[in-house]
Amino acid sequence: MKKTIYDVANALGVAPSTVSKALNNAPGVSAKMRRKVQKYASEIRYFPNATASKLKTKKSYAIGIVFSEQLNIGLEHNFFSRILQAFKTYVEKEGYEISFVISNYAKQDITYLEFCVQKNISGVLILACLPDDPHITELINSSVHCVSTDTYSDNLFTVMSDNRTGAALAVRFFVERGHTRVAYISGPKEAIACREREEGYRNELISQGLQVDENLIIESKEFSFEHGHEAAYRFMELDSYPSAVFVASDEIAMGFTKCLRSNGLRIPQDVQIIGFDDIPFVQYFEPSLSTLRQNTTELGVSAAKKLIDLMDAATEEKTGVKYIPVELIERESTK
Amino acid sequence: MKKTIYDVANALGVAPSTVSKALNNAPGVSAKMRRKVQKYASEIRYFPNATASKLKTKKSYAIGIVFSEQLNIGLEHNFFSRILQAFKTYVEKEGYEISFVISNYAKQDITYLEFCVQKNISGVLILACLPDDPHITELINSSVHCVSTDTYSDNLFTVMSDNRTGAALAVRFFVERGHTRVAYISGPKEAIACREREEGYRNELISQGLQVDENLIIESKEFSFEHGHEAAYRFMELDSYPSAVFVASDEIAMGFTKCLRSNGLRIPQDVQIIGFDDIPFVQYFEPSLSTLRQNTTELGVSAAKKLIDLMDAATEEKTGVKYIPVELIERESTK
DNA sequence: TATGTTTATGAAAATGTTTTCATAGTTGAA
DNA sequence: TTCAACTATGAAAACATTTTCATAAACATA
Repeated sequence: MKKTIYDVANALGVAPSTVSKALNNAPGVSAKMRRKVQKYASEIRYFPNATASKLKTKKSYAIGIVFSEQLNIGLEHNFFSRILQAFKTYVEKEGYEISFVISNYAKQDITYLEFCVQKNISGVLILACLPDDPHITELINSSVHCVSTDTYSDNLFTVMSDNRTGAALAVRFFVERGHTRVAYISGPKEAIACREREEGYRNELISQGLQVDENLIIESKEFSFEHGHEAAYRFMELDSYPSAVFVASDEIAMGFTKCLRSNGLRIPQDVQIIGFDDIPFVQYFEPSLSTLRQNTTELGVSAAKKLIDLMDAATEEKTGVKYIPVELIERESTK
Repeated sequence: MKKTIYDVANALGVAPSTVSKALNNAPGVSAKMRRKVQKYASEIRYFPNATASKLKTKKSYAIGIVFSEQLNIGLEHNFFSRILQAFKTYVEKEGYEISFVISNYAKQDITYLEFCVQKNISGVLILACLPDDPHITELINSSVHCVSTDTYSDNLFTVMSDNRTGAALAVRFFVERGHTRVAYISGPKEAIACREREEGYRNELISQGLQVDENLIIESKEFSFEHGHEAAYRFMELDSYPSAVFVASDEIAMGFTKCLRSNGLRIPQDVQIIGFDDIPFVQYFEPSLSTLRQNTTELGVSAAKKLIDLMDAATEEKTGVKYIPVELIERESTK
């Protein structure tokens, strides 16, 4: 049942060390022997025990995923689960396996870093975290290779949507169609992504020769439908409604839109709206929502590639940012 | 930096075996010594190397997740990712860690079972699989403990929503409000869940003294918005529309509803609709959708509990089914 | 052919635990 | 006090690999 390296060594009349070298493509075995060993091993479907190998080499094909527990954004959040899916698919194809990094192991509290060293995890993806979590900082500054999506930190490579350009795209779209007052509904300003989107919004307004009116910038405290609803009320308190609104997230945008509509405003005739993310549902929303599509596949794959390069020592650049373009998708809310 | 059992043994002037016993609450150490060791170990934050321990004991706190690659339902499917989230949270609290079981490791094709033995994974959750996948069967019949959600198989414990009762709830709701013709839009009939829902639908109609009209059962070939759309066309070809429709999934229901509306039918005035799942978005859909809520938390947690019991040898029952109740949520589509 | 050099192989050590077993120490009964 | 019966401790083996190093074999050079 359970096959060890001895089974193949004995069967072939060679030493286990020879088998090991042959299988790992290590030098020190003749080509003939290597072929012979590999052939036999695959015949009997021998796979080296990963645990033993990990113990000896300290190198593992294990990649960890860390979700900060502070923000309780988990797997059920579509944006992150799509990134994760893309990441997972890519690294698994490359022969890595992934597991979740946790801060409670065998019923003891444990640091992310401690978990990684204990488990011989040599690379992690930091998926949805606040950069100032001290446990994250500890991890980043350790010998464990890290990449992140959607947060910056010194000492860390990040891949992230090009939020500034995306926001600019939305503003330009509106301005070119004659709108002169464009509101921005921000998400929580702690989120870097929201700040970048705001920056892009402001800069593009100026580039287009318009003024930034601070009254037209409304913060929604959370990325949720309900908070979008609430933002809509503040929007409607403005003296006269702007005819165009750029919203920092689709969920907020949907709540915002629904509220406007139930107060008698027509979308897009009275107010045009562009969201951000392109979560699958916005196309079934009424009206279907124009939005800036984040390329979650590319986000996940880029993070995966970078992390593998780092782990393979194929690159020395431990820091930096890769921006992934976003794309404006036009739907009914801006028709 | 890296602390081993020797560090604590030497510091305390005892043998590593003593430390091991003390830390694992194994017999053969005095209470005094146990306290002393535990105190010191936690002071210097020593955590036993999981790899070494796993190698020796063969027992691991590792739980695997298997998604069949055939159905390419992955993490991005909200229903499964919510189950997984609940499962993950529970098992991690119990001190287990999870990783994904894959059929390609270190660039070699490998069976799910081979992966598990190689990695010392002693329990798996089978999340979204066809029961007749031979690799799954091999796994189920091995010594690896398995539980599944949403599929049956001999030799396997399954936790699953009470689809029959759920369907009956929907039918009864309609009949009690005077509807005499209730259509059923099924999902793909390969899915057991759909067949169970159909069964519940048929039985309840009969219990209510109504006839089952085969023309009112329409199959949507996939769990998608688009296929729901398509099912709506077939629905509209019926001589006269039933005034009530039970749909096997929210995604299908939304596609179905949108299509009906764009053909001039009013929901709920002309046709009332109940979906299945209660994915978060249906409340923002227009009209918001009545549906049968699947308790994904309970689904995940029940699977987790059962699996842990199996792994701890706390139970011998390897097979069986646990049904989780579903709940009818009324919204605008049936008002 | 003799000598030096490279190459292939295997024996043994090492990885960090847990477990078994022998031994020393302690306790309790006679 | 003596002997039996536990109990606490530690030494060593075991888990399945990889790696180092010594040695034997093959090869090349003079």
